[in-house]
Amino acid sequence: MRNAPTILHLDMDAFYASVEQASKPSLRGKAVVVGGLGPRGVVATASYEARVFGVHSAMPMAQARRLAPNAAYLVPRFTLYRAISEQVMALLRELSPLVEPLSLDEAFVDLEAGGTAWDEESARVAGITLRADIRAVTGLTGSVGLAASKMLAKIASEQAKPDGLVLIEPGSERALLGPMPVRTLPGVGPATGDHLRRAGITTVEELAEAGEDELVRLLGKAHGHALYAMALAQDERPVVAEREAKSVSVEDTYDVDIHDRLRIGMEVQRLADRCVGRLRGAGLSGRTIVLKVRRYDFSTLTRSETLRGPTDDPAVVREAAARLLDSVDTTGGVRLLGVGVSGLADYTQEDLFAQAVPVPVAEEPEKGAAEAVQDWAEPVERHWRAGQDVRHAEHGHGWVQGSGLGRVTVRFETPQSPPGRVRTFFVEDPALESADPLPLVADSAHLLGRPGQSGSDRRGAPPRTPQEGGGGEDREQPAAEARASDRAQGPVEAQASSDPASLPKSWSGTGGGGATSRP
DNA sequence: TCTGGGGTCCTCACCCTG
DNA sequence: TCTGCAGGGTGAGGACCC
Repeated sequence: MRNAPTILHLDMDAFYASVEQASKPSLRGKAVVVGGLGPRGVVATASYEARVFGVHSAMPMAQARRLAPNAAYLVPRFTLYRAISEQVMALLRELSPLVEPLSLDEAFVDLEAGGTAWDEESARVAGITLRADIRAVTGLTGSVGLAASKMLAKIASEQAKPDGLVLIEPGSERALLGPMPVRTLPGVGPATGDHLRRAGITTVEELAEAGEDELVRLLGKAHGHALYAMALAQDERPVVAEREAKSVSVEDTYDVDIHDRLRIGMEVQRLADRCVGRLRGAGLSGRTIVLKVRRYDFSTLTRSETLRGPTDDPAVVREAAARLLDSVDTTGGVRLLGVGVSGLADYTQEDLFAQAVPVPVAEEPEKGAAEAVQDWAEPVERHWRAGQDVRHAEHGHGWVQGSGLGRVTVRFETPQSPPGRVRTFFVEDPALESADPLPLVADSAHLLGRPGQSGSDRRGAPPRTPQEGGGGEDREQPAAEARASDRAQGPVEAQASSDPASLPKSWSGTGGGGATSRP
């Protein structure tokens, strides 16, 4: 492990929900839940206001609705999140060429490799500047962890949440980790945590005391060795900028279990096509075809078949998937089907599959089909989704609060406007059309792509105190405070003033009073 | 009205081959 | 020809992550 805390981990705060709050002024300071809105949806992200009610990621949406009935429930808009993520990643790449994105809202940066930081002080300055830049460019907040290894930097950013910075000083690692629960360590999930608890190990210190041999006995070779090293705060994993995909897969969970074998077969063919579309989109082929079936009782089966050579031929993948399906008992119904391809290569062996009947594959859209359905592309049947951006010929830009019973309710506001008014239209209203999302920060584009000039420098904003993070007292709240008076004209009143009978059935709204979404 | 989607990595069992 | 063994490939499932 290096001596200086020059590994930076950035974690954007409640990313999807924060983006929605930034683009919809009436949702700021309110409970916002982003995720699948179907009967089997789960929470992708909950705003901090929603977390107060116990709502968290991966929770079934139905449970979230019980806990926070007055929160705003929105479908994810991945294209927008990706665009904002790109802005953030561009800022990270100004710090170092070694940036390892973990997801849209998380990344490691090796500051030393970029020459940005070489000791504790320079690392802290880089972290503070980065947070200011992110706020200037995106209007969002991110938490930064700085440490001498990836594991510790990630733990630090977790401690810094929300909207803070924590630096773990070299030499203090073991004392800091010791009392923490084993679940703090990456790779220790519910099952391993339970396993260790039954063995009387609940803290990192106890993990280290147990010894390497005991951990290998309990958890197996790879996991045991890795966990023991982490318990000693040893983590030599480098920041890796480029990672090659190992597999490509698509899967769908159905609102209602499918029983009809014919329909199941057709769905598998459809998924195979989508998977091949993704594969081809990435310029890849693969050798192993995997079928995934989750049955009515949530038991999950996988069946796989390895071909003689890699393929991106839809007919070959379809046929393999169909063969695999033949070996699965679907009695009782299935709730999820998936098709994947692994053993990836960037070439094919066409001649090996000459036996397959050529079948045209539908060109895969730029994004996944499920995503496309959820995103803001022009609806085919004037179907308006909660959260979708729209434009009205007379009232301008707004977003869909909900729709149903032939009506759609729209709130007219923009990221830079005060909370707007709500109006209800017929879904077929020709004056209403879908729209692209607006930038969260006016003129943010010009702030990007100017290496050597940080956002805070440009704005002359004072760097934040090096002690930020953990305390919370220096967290910036002025925007929220300034908006307190706005809430009086927010969705609560707007909705209350509407005719309740005309409100769409599906809109759960942000109503119920500010107190319900902000304790 | 329980439990998404897209991944990675690991372990174990089994079979085949030398 | 038979047996035992090691190692690689394959298939299935579990755990974990965001």
